[in-house]
Order: sequence, then C-alpha cells, then structure tokens
Amino acid sequence: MTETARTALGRGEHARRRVLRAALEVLADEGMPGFTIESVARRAGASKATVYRHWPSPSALLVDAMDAEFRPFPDVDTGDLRADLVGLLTAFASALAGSPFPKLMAAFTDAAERDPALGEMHAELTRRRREPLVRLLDAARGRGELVGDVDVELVVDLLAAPFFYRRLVAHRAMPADMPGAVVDHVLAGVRAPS
Amino acid sequence: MTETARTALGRGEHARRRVLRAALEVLADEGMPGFTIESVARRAGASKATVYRHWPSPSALLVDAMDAEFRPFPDVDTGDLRADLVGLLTAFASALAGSPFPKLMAAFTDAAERDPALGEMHAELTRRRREPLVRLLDAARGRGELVGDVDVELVVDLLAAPFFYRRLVAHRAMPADMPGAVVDHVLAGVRAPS
DNA sequence: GTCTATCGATACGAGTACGTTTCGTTGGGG
DNA sequence: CCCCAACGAAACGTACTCGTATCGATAGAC
Repeated sequence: MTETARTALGRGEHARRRVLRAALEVLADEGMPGFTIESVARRAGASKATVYRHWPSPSALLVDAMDAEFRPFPDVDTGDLRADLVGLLTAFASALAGSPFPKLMAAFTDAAERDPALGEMHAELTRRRREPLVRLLDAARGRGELVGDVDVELVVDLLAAPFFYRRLVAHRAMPADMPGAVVDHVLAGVRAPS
Repeated sequence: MTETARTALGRGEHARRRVLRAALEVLADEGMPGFTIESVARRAGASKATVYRHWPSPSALLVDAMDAEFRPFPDVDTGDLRADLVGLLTAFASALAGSPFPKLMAAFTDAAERDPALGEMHAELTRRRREPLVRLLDAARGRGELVGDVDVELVVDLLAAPFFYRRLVAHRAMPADMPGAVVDHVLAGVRAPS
C-alpha cells in the first residue's frame, strides 16, 4: 500500500486546514475586497506558495473553505411539527444573530453573484441547510397533518427567508418569539383541517 | 439672489450625476472588490480629482449613489388586498429577475455588513421599499379584513423575504405564480373570518 | 466678451496584490 | 536513521490603487 500518498497529506493536510480556516476568517472580517491570497496566507501563517500549491484560484479556495466549514443542523423529529420547526428556526436565528455567520453569508452571497462555481456552491449549501425543514414537513404531510397539495419547497422558503431578510436586508431586531410567530403564521395556511 | 451658488451646480451637477450613475454600474458589474475610485472615475469619463472633490470616501459615494437611484414602487390601493399585494410583489419579483438589481443588492448587503453608514442606508432603503406593502396592510386592517392583533411588519417580512431569498440565497427559479402563492399562504394566516 | 470656478487629463510616490521562482528548513514515512 | 516531499520565507517584475497636485481647457455667470 503506498503510504507515500498519505505522507504528502501528513504535513500537507495540516497546512491545508490552517489555510481553509484562515480563509473564512478573512472573508468574515474583511469581506470580498480583502479576500486575497496574500491576506489569507498571512493570517494562516503560511507561504503564498503553499496556497497556490493547493488551490488554483481564490474561488476554488473559497469553495473548499465553505464546504469544509458547513455543519448541518441536527435534525430531530419528535412528531410535534410546530415544536420541531420552532426548534430548528431558533437555532438558525441564533446562528444568524452571532458573528461570523451573517458576515460570511453576506460576503459569499455577493461572491456567488459573480462566479458561477461559487453560485453553485451557494445553492448547494443552502439546499443542505434546508433539508431538515423539508424532512419535517414531508413527514408531517405523511401523517396527514398538512393539506395534500402543499408546496413543501415554498413553505420552507416562507419559514427560512424572513430570518435572512431581517438580519441581512432589513437590519432589524429578531425577537425571541419570532421563530414561533413565523411558524404559526405559515402553518395557519397549510395545516389540514382537523 | 446669488446665482453663483447655482453656477457651481451647472457644470458640477452634470459631472456629479455621471459619477453617481457610473458608481452603480461598477458596483453591479464588479462587486465591492472592483468598486474603486479610479474605476468609477474611469467609467464616468471623469477625473479622479472630480470624484474626490465631491465625496470624501467610497462609502459616501456609495450612499449617495444608492439614494439617488432609489425609486419606490408606485403604490396603488384598489381595495382588493390580494390583487394589490400580488401586483406589488410581481413588480418586485420582476426587478429581482433582471440585472442589475440583484447584483446591486448582493454587493450592497455585503458592504452594509462592514460599514455602519452603509448599514443605515441599507435599512432605510429597505424601509422605503416596504412602505407600499405596509400601507396596503394597514388599510386592509382598517377595513376589518385582517385579524386585529396582526403584526404588520412581520407580515411584510413574510411577503417580501421569499423573493430575496430565492434569488440571492437559494438561486432557484421564481415561477410566474409565485407572488400569488406567497400572498395566498400568508393571507391565510391573517385574514379575519368573514 | 471676459472672468473664474470647475472640469478632464496627467503625473507622482507610496503601498499592495499578483503569480512565480528560489532557497534553506523540517517533519514523518520507509 | 535517512531522505525527500512539502513547508515557510523572501525576492522578483508587473500592475493596480491610493490620495494629492498640477496642468491647460471650457462652460456658464455677469
């Protein structure tokens, strides 16, 4: 078995991870204008040559960095649709309230508008973030709790979008009861008559 | 009356408007990384000195440019709440579908995360964009069409956010019937029993 | 028609990022 | 224990932006 292939990863992997980590720090702190190979290398304590050795372009580096950092919300399904939705959205609102997540989102959203590879990655990360919500709604529909012809993807939009919007666009406060209020408003329109 | 004060505006105003226009073009085309005084002046066919004469910093220029370009949606109120909402959101979705508006939004959203002055401007422009929706909902509540304790601001979030979200975050298509579907979902939760 | 404020153009030195190359160092597999 | 792949540091020339300064040219007020 060629252990040499893994040798390369020994030191290399260490440096690689430092660079990925530094990339997100730079992006969150300085935004796209400051996201430069030099700046990332500097913060990683790495040589520019090392960065260029691993990634052909800043966008390739950014794609890897975002992919490495992504952690899906743990999906639960207690059978109580409202409680589960509120739980997920509360966790999401809390992530949006603290740095660096919203700044990363803003910078990455802008970058995704101008680079097709970043655009695909943005869509893919969003899809992964939505998955727990989709699963909850599908399960509830399976239990007959939702009207039959509900468009689950649209309902997920209605649930998730207001949090992005408040934080990144409207710059307004997100009170603690907002997840509950959003869920109640949306469920009112899709719950099957009981 | 000192016509001299307006003299300065004669030529100056002409150049100033060309620069403001160019600023938005640059921002939409290149994003924040390319939004540089030199680049704006070049596109405006103006001298760097002229730009520096009018604006002390890139953010000041950006604030003026966004403010100058903003045009509110004409607000109508036919008395038919659903139709009026769908009309407004359709116009909004159409703006979001074409360039350069979404690219401007993405770039400005990112910039607003890192510059307090831009953040306030972003919030203010958003508030102005929301106004027609708020007025429609307030009027409908006045007519007794909505449940009494409805949170109008939250309802506006629910109505407007999905369009931003689909275009800028999820990168998914916005079918022609989306405004109607969103309005129906949201109104289902807030309409007064008739 | 003249006068003057503002214009566009151009030049400036300092600073920085680019992408590449070289070189001495070091850590981990064989 | 040795070897070498990958490392960090540094230098390279090019190109760009910065913010300021200086220059005729010109438009518009009087």
